[in-house]
Amino acid sequence: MVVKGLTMGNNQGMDDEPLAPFCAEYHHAVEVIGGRWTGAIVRAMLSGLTRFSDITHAIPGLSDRMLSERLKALEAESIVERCVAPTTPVRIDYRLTEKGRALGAVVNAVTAWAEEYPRATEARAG
Amino acid sequence: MVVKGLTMGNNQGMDDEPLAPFCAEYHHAVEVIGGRWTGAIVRAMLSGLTRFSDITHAIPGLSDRMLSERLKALEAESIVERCVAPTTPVRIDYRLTEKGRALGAVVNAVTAWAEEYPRATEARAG
DNA sequence: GTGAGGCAGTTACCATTCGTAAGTGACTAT
DNA sequence: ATAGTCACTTACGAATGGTAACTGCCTCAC
Repeated sequence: MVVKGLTMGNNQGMDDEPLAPFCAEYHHAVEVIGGRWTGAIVRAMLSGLTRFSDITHAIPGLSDRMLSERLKALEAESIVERCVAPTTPVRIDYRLTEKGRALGAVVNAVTAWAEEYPRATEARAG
Repeated sequence: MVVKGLTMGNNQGMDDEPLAPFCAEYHHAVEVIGGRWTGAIVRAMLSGLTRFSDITHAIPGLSDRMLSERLKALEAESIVERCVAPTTPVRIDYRLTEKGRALGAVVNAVTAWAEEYPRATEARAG
């Protein structure tokens, strides 16, 4: 049995080397951004939404409770930041950090995949 | 034999049009591949693992019960297929379909992101 | 100045899902 | 016969998620 590749240096653009079966950083990342509703929330924010209620209204089925919880998790991961504007009434903006905006590439990859393979079918366009 | 799938990194950021805040296909996709353990399982399979126990052993913390459940969900989405070899004893291989292999692009995007922004830190080179 | 309604959440409660552990049946090695 | 592997399934308590109601604070209509 041969195990190698658990240490990954830099394969950003080189996918010739085989993928390691497990990678802790990847695993953490996929569990964070793959959490329930999280993908949809990040997409909504990437599209420009910053207000709590704009996000809830944009995502069918998403409740206040869930959004509040996910936003806290995303803040803990430095993916979003909460900005309070001292206006009246107080206005809160949730903004993506650079780290959060960098998820645009992931969202685009998922979107491309979702469009090419729409739903449990093997029939492909073309 | 032509294998295409892992090498499809050409379309990841060329759309200038703004992202829609919500997209049902994207949402479905992100909920499927972002399910608990699913990202890790797909990565392990992309790396070449096909056996049930190889996958459980490759992913720390993953239990038989979870793998069994996730594999069924992935089968239902036509991302993996279950192949039974009539040997003795019976040998079962889980293989990625073309749809599943196409997730390589997503896995690569997440891996790249995870490596660039390792963990709740804003400090970065550059 | 009373009532309706929006914003940004929190709290309460119950259902679903997850994690841990143990069991199953067919086969293999000692 | 006993122990071990493989590919699962079952049981059960714990954690998470969904639904809905409630909180303050503010604005708008009457």
